[in-house]
Amino acid sequence: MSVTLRNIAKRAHVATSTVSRVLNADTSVRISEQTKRRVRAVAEELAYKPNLFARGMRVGQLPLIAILVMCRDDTMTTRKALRLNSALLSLGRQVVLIDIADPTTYHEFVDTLLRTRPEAVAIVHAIAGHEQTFQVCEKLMSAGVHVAVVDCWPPLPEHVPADAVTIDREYGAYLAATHVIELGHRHIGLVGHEASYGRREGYERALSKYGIEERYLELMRGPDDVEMTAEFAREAARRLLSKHPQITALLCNCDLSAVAALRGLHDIGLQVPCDVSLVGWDDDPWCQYLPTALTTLTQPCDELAAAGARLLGDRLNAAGGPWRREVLRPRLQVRESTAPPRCSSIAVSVSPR
Amino acid sequence: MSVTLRNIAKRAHVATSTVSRVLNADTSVRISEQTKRRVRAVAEELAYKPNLFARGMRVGQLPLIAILVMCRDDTMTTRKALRLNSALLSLGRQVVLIDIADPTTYHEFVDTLLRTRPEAVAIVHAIAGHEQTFQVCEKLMSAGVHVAVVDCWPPLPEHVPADAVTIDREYGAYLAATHVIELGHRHIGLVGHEASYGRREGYERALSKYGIEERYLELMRGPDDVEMTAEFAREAARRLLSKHPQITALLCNCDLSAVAALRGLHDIGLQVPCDVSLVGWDDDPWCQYLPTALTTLTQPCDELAAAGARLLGDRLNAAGGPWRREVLRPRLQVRESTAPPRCSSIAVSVSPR
DNA sequence: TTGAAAGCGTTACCAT
DNA sequence: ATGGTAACGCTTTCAA
Repeated sequence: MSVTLRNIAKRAHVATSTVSRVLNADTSVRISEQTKRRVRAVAEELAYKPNLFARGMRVGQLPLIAILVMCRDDTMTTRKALRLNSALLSLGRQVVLIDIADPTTYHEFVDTLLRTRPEAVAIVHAIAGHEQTFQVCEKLMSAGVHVAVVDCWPPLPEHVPADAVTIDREYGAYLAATHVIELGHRHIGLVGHEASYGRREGYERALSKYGIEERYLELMRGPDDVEMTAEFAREAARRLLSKHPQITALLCNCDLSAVAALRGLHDIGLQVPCDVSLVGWDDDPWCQYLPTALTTLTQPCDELAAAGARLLGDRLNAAGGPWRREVLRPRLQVRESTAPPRCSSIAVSVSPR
Repeated sequence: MSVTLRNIAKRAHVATSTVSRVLNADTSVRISEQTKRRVRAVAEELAYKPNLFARGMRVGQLPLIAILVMCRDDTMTTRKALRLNSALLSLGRQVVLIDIADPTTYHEFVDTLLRTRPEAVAIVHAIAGHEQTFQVCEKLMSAGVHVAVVDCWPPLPEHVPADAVTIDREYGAYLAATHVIELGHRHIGLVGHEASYGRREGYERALSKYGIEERYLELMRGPDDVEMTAEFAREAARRLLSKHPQITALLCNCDLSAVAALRGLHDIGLQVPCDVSLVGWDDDPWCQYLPTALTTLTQPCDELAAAGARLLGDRLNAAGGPWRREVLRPRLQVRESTAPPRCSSIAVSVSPR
């Protein structure tokens, strides 16, 4: 079997308790340098690895950080979770990803997770079902587990017992809208999912600021499924521009929706960006390779992950204080899908078509 | 604290050993129905959940299945892992994903994982560094952990102590090549990564079968990074068609590479599919929305996941026998990016440009 | 500064 | 058919 404390104790001619103290760098007692050295040498020699179960039984937790996430087929959510995974590794615990494959049994996933008593849990993209998110935070906290919510919209309320960092959807939409407004557009559509709340507000804010009255909204109801929203976007673009031919710019909730919208525009004979400018969201690797490279909003995934790791790291180092809230901003990435309205084809010669 | 066996024993007026026997449905001893009922009632009432550490210490394992995967930014690998995750849930264990964020410390990840003594491990996309994969399988097996390798190319050798299911790259490439050959193409290029071995063989097989002698290869060396390969594909397409203008079809190693190649073709004034037909690989959700929807190979991710779960499930049910090997085939998904060579623009009127 | 021993919640063995 | 108890490997209290 594997090496135990007793094995070490025997070979080093000390008691198991001494070995435990040395290897755990117990500061409450002073141990002679000589003993320390001997114990450490033997432990090294035998390649001792503490039995996690035995230790867990005593200490009541595992040196484990779990990332709770509902990936579905959403590549951005998945990417955020994976980046967080990498960032958390620096905290010196085992990191595991738990994908809530079935949202209806969210609580069961949490209960199962809780039985392994992780030190900390990070919840990624807690956007769907807020009430549930709060309950989960409560449950984890009261089980003595540190919790960080990484990306959540609307932002986590102050009273929820968890640290949080999120990306500002409202600002992103404001940025996108401002971009096309400054290009000269006045009739601007918003396509996406109803649950992307902040986007609508950001869009409103920008338009209001420039004294634009017209609003063109196509917001899908129902489950926030990436591929369904994309299909919706295709129809929506078609519908929107058939009904309101004066529209010259479209803001979409994600890049996939944006290409789908572009496809919808092609269906009715409209070109991007000549006839309609298009803005995506996410900066998916695909964007730059599209025949008309997509102007989009880059989500700062790495910074998000770093912030999440920092928040949890601080708690693990026994930092106290009130729950922290951080907000990150998306960045505008201008490419070829946006141009002044009704631009000549010369103006878009950057696009090699 | 939480409910223990002793709590139940006390309330049910039996010994803890009896409770343990009842709750574990121990068949080696007969227990009176009456006692069983009483014990179960109390356990139910107190919402008893076994302490995983205590049980783990005795039994030596956790009711846990781990998925070992190196996601990087590869959406298909990630998708396979996630689908497998869902499929494994039916086995009634906790399922966790472990992302090997740093390949150079692969073995450390495995060692850490091993300390939690999972019942089974599934390794997804074991394509990079075969020697390492074998070692990991060996290590896990000798620790008494069941192993299934889900998607591995070249296929896992017979002697490696693990069950395996994979997707046939050779056949996929054969399928893609045959498709364009039957459309009338005779000068066909292959673009991708050197490590996608089987693709080259499948391409060769199809061309040979039709008596085509010319080979046009652009295979990238170095790390098999999706985004780097895409960048390479753009250059490669440009290079290939500048040097060999007779080429009329290009097979790419993934969809992202295919759009990148398409971009490269546009750069030098070539149209898809009029001038060049293009085939991708993966059937990414993006494909159908591209201005020219991409013909591609669909990877049967769900079947892959189901097979993986079946393989592991059988082992967990103590099935013996030799290591199993299963192979699944990609399916051709024809869209708009392939057409007869040098087709008139009328023939591609399906593409609204 | 170090050692002995109790106890965490289970399971498994030996009694009865 | 059921009960008592040792043992898993560790941490921690108490004693020396």
